[in-house]
Amino acid sequence: MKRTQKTSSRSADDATEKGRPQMADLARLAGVSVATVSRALNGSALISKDTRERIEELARSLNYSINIGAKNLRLKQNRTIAVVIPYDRVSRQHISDPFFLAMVGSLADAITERGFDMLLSRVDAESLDSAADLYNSGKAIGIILIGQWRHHDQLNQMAAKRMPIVVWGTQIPQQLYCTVGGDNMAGGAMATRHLLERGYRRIVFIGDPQLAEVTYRHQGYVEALAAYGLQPDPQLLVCVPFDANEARAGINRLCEQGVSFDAVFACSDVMASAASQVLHLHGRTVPDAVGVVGYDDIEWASHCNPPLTTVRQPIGAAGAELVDALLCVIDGVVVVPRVLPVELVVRSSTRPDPG
Amino acid sequence: MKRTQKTSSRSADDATEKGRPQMADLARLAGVSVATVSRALNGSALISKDTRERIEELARSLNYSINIGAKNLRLKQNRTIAVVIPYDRVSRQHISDPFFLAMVGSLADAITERGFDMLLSRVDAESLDSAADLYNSGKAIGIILIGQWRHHDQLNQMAAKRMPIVVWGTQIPQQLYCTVGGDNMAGGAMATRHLLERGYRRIVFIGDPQLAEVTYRHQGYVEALAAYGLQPDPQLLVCVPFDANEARAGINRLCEQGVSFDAVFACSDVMASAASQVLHLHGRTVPDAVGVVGYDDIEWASHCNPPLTTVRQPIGAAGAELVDALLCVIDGVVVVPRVLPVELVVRSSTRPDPG
DNA sequence: ATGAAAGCGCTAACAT
DNA sequence: ATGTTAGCGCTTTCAT
Repeated sequence: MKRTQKTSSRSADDATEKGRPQMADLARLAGVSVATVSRALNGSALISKDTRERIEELARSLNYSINIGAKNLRLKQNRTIAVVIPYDRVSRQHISDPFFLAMVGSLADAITERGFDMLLSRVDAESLDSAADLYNSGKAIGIILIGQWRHHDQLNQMAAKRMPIVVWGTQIPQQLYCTVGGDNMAGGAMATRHLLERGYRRIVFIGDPQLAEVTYRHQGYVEALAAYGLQPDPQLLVCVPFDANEARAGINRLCEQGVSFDAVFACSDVMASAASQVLHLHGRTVPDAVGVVGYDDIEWASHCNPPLTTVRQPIGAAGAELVDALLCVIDGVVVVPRVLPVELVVRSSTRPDPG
Repeated sequence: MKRTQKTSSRSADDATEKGRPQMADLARLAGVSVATVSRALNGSALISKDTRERIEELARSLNYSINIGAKNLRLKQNRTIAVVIPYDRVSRQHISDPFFLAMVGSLADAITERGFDMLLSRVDAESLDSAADLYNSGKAIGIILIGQWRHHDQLNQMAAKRMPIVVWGTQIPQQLYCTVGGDNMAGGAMATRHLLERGYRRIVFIGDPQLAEVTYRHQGYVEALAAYGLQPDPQLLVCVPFDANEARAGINRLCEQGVSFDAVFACSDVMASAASQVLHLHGRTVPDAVGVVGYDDIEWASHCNPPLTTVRQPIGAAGAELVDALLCVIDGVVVVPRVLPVELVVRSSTRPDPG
């Protein structure tokens, strides 16, 4: 059967032809077998130094690089990690939030550093199965999912099918998958406590407590208030997804309704910054009339005007942690969810310590 | 030779075992040959509707998904596009600039939309060959490079080797590779003209004209000045790479040296925002004392305080254009460099029209 | 309409 | 130290 005309017609000078050279070419040119070439290129001890060097030299001169696909197939291995960013149709959360983008950057670094390739894909969160496909089809050996949103159950199902998956998010009781995330409760508490310490009392909370991570931030908020003998006022809850416009609208509504407040704690810097802007338009100065605290500490938080007091999430470390966790999961090691420390960064969107 | 114990031991209920099912499993379970399964799953007209449906059903119930690697090897095809972000050791430009990150997001969308996978990697710009490897090893069918930096020659060499590559950047005489980029000359000119129209006269330029894109923006700047009968003052050139801190330091120096200026045109919003901040510290108000114009129109430009007047680059469209261009190059179609229109977005960092 | 068998580019067990 | 050969999971020609 000679369907393989192309191959069978490969002549001696073939390597210089259009197609990239392959082992067979090197073998022919070096006058050895393909096996020898394979071994030489893989640094097998079986090959004489002489032969190896000759082959290596040849490979270099032909600009040969091994066909990873074939190698992977043969070895049933794979060095690709899929990073998935679900976008939520409902909340219309898009990939554009700088926090997520920064996370992608951090992951790119961490994955590259460990000698893996990173496959980035966006998937409709309503059909996370298509993320599963990345694994099932052998495109990747594991999946890192950024944000757990409302998809706890789907994630549990995937994990139940022994899919190697790690999620940036928060630990939820009875979860089967591994999460890595910031300490949301502590973050919510330290932001709120800071505002209280600076003399603010009526603190607006911006965020959707239905989202797992926000749940805990809100809990921290409530606890910090309680420590000051305060009750959370439902009027002060602006329940919106991570979105600048929604946050803007929310604060705007509050102002127009004449709800009294003297501080804002937003669950992302993007929303905090948006809030800050709206307040400005209403003639309420930050930090004097209203104190503002954000979340994430994305780069621009320090470039804002005024620079944002915020809860820093360790984005740089997060990438590394996620990848390490995933590699453990792949190795079958049980990994307990990891909670990364967060840190309050005090800038100028809250007024100086009165004490 | 029974090295393949695992395989040969695959029993009838094998598909439920740990390993993911493959065509052989479906074939056995359906009582047909692998060839039939393959054809059925690929919708071949040769297969009777009956058989096809039976096999499709089986595949679904077993949660089968085809091994892409094997398919690609056999078909010598591939649906992966590599996106490369070089980082420049010299300028220390990192992946963190929101503009690049936004571009990654845009590319992810465009690539996904066309049914391809996106491989994201960071490479040391000094050794762009490692980017070439992505293609040579068959990991990807083509490369999209974000930013041409100082690597014109290397890129030309890669293109000369018939590597499918498209670069986000600017057209340079005698380039062998295809570029897609904003209209930098027009952008530089419209930013400068705007400042002049608003009554500013001594305009600082922040950016490194050695970088191809900046070269043209600076040229536009010079031309716009000339149209007003002005000469560019070398004192007003802050020659720094795309970096907030460098920009900050640059403006700071100018202030301390007492160089007189009443406006700033920065080659990125990040730098513009940084400049704005430093000016604030020096007690110079934006836009009254100093007008500021940025570049890119990243999301936060509108959330800044004051919101930034800037030159919008069509980030959303850019992703699609880059991918389309690459697919053309891959098809062997000659693609002329594409220049995307840019647009001035007037906000509050420049004072109102006096006219 | 279906099956047998070859082969995509590579590795490794088994020769020698 | 090197060659021979089978096979990774799939598609397709050729035969039936």
